[in-house]
Amino acid sequence: MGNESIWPPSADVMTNPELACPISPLTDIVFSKWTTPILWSLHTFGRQRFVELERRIKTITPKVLTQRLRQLERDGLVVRTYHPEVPPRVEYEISELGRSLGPLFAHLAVWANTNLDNVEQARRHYDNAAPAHDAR
Amino acid sequence: MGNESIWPPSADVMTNPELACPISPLTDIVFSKWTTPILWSLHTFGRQRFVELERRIKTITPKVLTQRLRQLERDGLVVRTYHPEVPPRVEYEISELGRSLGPLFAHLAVWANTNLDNVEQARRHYDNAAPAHDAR
DNA sequence: CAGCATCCCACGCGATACTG
DNA sequence: CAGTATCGCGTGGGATGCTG
Repeated sequence: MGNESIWPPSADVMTNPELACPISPLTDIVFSKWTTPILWSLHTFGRQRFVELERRIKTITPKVLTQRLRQLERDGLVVRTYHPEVPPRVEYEISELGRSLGPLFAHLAVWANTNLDNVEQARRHYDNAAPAHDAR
Repeated sequence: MGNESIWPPSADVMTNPELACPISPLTDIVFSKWTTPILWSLHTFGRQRFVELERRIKTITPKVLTQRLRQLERDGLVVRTYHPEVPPRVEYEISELGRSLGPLFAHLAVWANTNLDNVEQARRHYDNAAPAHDAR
């Protein structure tokens, strides 16, 4: 099991600002708003039609769903299949690249399940004992 | 060993919409804009002053840096220490909770290093062979 | 059904200037 | 140094209405 020295980062990171924070690009790709529910749904429930995703995610509007699906398709995380029928039918499925996010999502889910409460608690503590940002 | 059935999700997820996508809350907490560079910097280089972070991240403005640091402090991911001196000195360090993101960030960095090229390639392929979204 | 077009609005960010 | 205050704007998202 190789792959050492991703953490902590190498000395290059110390000097080359371009190498700083290798994960920030992921923010726009997989952590834009609505993208994780979409990927999660496709990864969990498999190939789905547009309206299925729309109903599953519930509060999303079709416009935004289309936008995010286009982005995910462009980034190679989702595959769109158009069936020229009447009425038209379009199916979305997660790609191989998208599927490679699986372990990562599992990891994220574990962290969320174990630590989200702590975040909530920290927020409550901060909110009722910090009128200003003074450090007592 | 252990920790099974986070992936794939349980049957509850199928029926209870509230359980859908357990990782989407993380988007606002750790994947807001500028948060990953901040956490990365604090995790990598340890305790730092405000101006150190400002210089390290370079393109961030002090206003936004303050906003994100406040949010991270409120969420319990970062600890702020104020030293009443002249000139004033404030130090930020990652908290225990924030440090628990370490393995996650390493995981994310691995994925980024191995798959970011694929995303770039997919984008190029999409851009010059898809004038409209027809599915030939 | 699966969208696109349009209008509108709020928020987040950037730039600038100013304090304790 | 470590912020705060203010202004302005661009982008993303919501709502609505309309097509093939």
